[in-house]
Amino acid sequence: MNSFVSKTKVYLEIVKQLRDMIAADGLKSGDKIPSERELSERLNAGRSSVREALRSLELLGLIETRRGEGTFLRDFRGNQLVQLLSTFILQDEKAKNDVFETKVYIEMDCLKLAIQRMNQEKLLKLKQYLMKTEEFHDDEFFYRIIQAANNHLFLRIWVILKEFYNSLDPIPNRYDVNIQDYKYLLDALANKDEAALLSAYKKLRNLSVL
Amino acid sequence: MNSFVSKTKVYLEIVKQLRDMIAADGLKSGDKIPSERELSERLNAGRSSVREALRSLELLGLIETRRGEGTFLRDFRGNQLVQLLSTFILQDEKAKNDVFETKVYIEMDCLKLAIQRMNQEKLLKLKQYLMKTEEFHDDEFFYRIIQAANNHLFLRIWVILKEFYNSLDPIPNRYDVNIQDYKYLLDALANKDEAALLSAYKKLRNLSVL
DNA sequence: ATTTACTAGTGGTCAGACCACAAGTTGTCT
DNA sequence: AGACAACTTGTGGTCTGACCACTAGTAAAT
Repeated sequence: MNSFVSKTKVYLEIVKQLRDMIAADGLKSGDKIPSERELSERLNAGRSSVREALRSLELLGLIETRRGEGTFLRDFRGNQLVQLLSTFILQDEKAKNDVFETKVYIEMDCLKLAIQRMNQEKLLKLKQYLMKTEEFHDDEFFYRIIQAANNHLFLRIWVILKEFYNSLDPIPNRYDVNIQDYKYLLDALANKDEAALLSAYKKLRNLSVL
Repeated sequence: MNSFVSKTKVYLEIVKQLRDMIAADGLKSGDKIPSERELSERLNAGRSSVREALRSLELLGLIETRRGEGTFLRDFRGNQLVQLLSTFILQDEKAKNDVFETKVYIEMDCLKLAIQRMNQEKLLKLKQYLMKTEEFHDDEFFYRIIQAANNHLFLRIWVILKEFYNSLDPIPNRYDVNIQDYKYLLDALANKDEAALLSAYKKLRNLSVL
């Protein structure tokens, strides 16, 4: 409905209404939301406006549509979104270096957090993983550490950075894997020695000064 | 065009095309992109599909439309996006805490970077800004510092975090502004004293141990 | 030279028409 | 009764054409 005061665009209004509707009805991921035609009627809007709203939310990864079935709330993880944004945002060379730098700093942050939050069990598992040298991978190793840091936001950001970093060509500051370096890192983590931890990390990444 | 193999939805195809077009033509924020009708013709798609794509990008904050004028690339800030997302996600306390923690760690990272990269001139300007106590704001202060850190990615992430943080209710770990604390911070920055810098920062944020 | 009126172009919205697809319903044959 | 096929209904996906509201530039009138 656009006849009265509503200065905002219809599709934005619909986004709002949908949000309220979801909150009011306590809808959860997987739940179905009304069809486009029904929303169109209930909200006094054209179906095209409803679609503009739904497509926007879909691009954001908040809903999922299945032709012939309907539209459903989605388990939001943010992956898709950031991936999309990154393709728009990260273009120039400078940005590539920023990706590496940011990844490094966040890894160090998470190492510090892991000192406080990683328990013996996880540490042990990580050590065992390190021993299977055949299937070892730096990404997996740090994924576990950052999980242990117990900060979901950091984890999300890191995953994006990691994927982006790996997709770069050429990959800046490429480092070779040296298992011994990772062992030092784990030792420092076990001893809760922050200085040794960061030192081990920098060696592992071939970094002199930061 | 939908007649042949294209399995993906038209509006997603258009989003891609737009991205390529922007990259190919080297368009920057503020630049105008073709009208809906022209895109519709050039891409062999209906105008409604073009609109679905444009509205999606608009909700993401990547473009801006002005009725009667046209559609323009926008300097991405993520503002409205964050507001929208925060209502969809970020419900539990844990997530809110993560936002605060992540913001703090990134600010510390940028402080370290600023030690190396901030020149005297910027430092002076920041000092002058600090003196105008009436219009001082913590967000603005750190925005400048993180700019000085010269890592665009950190800046983008931080801006989003800042907005997330400010949109939270209640705001966790709220801190009161004490100008003197900021002065200490700037002194440490001028002296390139990392230990003193981080110490000053923690005091400023009312943090004991991290 | 200034102001006014007009015109073309743009986004905003709606309504209706198809199509493609999924799931249930009905009907028929065995 | 059971199995299979055909039909019906409801959904999203897309296109087209029609208005409206607004902007900016142009032409006309003063």
